[in-house]
Amino acid sequence: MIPNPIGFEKHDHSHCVQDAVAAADKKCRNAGVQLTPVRKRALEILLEEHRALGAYDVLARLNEDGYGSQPPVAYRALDFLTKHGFVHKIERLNAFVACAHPGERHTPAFLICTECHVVAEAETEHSDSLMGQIAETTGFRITRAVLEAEGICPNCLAKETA
Amino acid sequence: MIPNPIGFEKHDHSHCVQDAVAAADKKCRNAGVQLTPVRKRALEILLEEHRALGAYDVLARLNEDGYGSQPPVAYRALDFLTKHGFVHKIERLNAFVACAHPGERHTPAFLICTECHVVAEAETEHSDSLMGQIAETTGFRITRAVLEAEGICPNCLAKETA
DNA sequence: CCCATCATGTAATAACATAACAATATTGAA
DNA sequence: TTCAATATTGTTATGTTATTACATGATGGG
Ligand SMILES: [Zn+2]
Ligand SMILES: [Zn+2]
Ligand SMILES: [Zn+2]
Ligand SMILES: [Zn+2]
Repeated sequence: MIPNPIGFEKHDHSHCVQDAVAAADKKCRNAGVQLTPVRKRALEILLEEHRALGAYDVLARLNEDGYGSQPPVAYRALDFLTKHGFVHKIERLNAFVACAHPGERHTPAFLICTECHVVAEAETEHSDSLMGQIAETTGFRITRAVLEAEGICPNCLAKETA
Repeated sequence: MIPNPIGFEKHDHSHCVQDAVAAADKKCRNAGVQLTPVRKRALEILLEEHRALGAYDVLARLNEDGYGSQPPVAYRALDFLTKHGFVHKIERLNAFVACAHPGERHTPAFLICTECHVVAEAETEHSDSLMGQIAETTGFRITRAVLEAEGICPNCLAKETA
């Protein structure tokens, strides 16, 4: 069964940021870790986009808001958010994107549009994924899977035709 | 059907480098492009390993052999080899590995051991891959797929147990 | 020969990421 | 409360990966 990725269709953006931050905050308290102001702000910055931002982009925006100006400020916040599953790193882009399916345990797969730079996240079942099957046949124990596809999104394809 | 990745078992290494270079050379002539000395040497360097090398590692070895010392020397050779399918970039590692299945058109999937750093390449059918299915359901046109799994290879798992 | 194309080389810089250390805040015993 | 351990934020400096720009030399067709 193939999950239905989101990200290509328009949607009401105003509340999803607040909701996601609130959910993250709750999850952090349950886990006994702190969603501090910088970390929260970094998450908000990524949630405001449906594309991946580089660490230095995030850093610049954090600095505008009065936080530090040096790379570790951004990298530490992003490390925290990534470690706790609120943010994913897109290896192909050396950039970060807010998780579109927070809460659930998942192995994310990404569709990256090279035209409009939107990044859509699809959920996958780790066990029935291709990598999982390969790992099974070879006895390889997977720690982390990177599944990223580059190409042209439906919106941009439509524009090309027009 | 899941292809059987290689790379975890020992094998005779002496001839596979020459064979692969010869095959690449032939393919280049057919395509009307040149496998020049630097490019050939870069390919050999990668073929001598079953792990990924960073561009600067390749650069250092090229320089030892009398080629230029500046980054573009390595990046250009690697770009050429990647473009023509003789080498793949491992995004997770920002590093390059010789293709283990040259000749055939394929969407490579990689298993990266975080212990011994071996990188195994499995062939996948683009169409029946997870990414392919996701793309189909969403109308996304895939240009390139990045499929990389990090974990522990069977050899290293065996050592842990011992 | 002349010109276009490709290939190689260098210098300079951009982009991405971490190490090391100082200062402050939080937490949780004693 | 007091104190020590831990966590957080900040800075400086450095390391690592990658590209831009430009000069030089080779190749090949007209
Ligand atoms: Zn996610
Ligand atoms: Zn697009
Ligand atoms: Zn390959
Ligand atoms: Zn291993």
